[in-house]
Amino acid sequence: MTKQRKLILAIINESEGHLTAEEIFIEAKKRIDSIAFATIYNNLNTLVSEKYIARIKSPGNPDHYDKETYPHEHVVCDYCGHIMDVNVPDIKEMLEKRLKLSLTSFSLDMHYVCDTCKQA
Amino acid sequence: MTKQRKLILAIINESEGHLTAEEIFIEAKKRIDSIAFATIYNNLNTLVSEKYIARIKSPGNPDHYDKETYPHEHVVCDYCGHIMDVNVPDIKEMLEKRLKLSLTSFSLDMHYVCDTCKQA
DNA sequence: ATTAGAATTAGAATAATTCTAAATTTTAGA
DNA sequence: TCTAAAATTTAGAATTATTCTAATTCTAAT
Repeated sequence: MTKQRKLILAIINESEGHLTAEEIFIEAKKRIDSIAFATIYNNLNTLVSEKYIARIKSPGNPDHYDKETYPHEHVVCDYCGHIMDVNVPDIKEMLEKRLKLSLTSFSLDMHYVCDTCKQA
Repeated sequence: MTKQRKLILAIINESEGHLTAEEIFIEAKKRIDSIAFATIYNNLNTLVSEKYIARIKSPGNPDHYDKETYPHEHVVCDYCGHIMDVNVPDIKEMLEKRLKLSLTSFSLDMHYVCDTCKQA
């Protein structure tokens, strides 16, 4: 593993939330000033496909990256964009059962209003 | 309603599948040669927000538009991109119940391999 | 017929991501 | 350790779907 890939993985693992490629780039640049944005994307793609991290897609917004690869879902606040982890166990199986077909993949984009934003 | 908007709505309503903005543009241009791509987008946005049609989002692919606005879901073939309508009744309620929170919106992006592509 | 507001047009702008090609680094084997 | 091949990085251009802008044209109501 190159130092760039190690650094990117470390940034994600040390983060609390769910960073975007840009946030990762800004953080990485503090430690390796020469790092290129393409390196961030290359490595995010590699790390996702090797299942070190997971990609969170929400149309209209940039992808976010999650250190947690265990299957779980996310809800996105409509106002502040905050992403909360949630669990919906066996959702894939439930969908397959209802649809009577097998899915190669699925992704769920759920939106809500977080407690903080509810008060404004 | 302008003739452009009428035409765009007619193209979608007369279509079998789930057209993209580009496909609608190509079709519309046959009947109103001067029509601009931005007019397609403007009207698709208006028609979606007025619930004449529905937008189907699948990350990585352009949006598709559906004449059917009654709540239902879609599965996308990984190989040919074909979009099939499916029903998963009460999915929103089920999710809300399991999550113990109320969703402002959700969208499900499901992938499979269609029968035709399974044979190749 | 006049005028205000809405819609259209054309093309530029945007934004996230991918691609390209050259330079550099890493890895594995001798 | 040295070397060749493979992988990665860099920098910047390219891509793609969509939105924005500003000027023009249409529409509908007085």
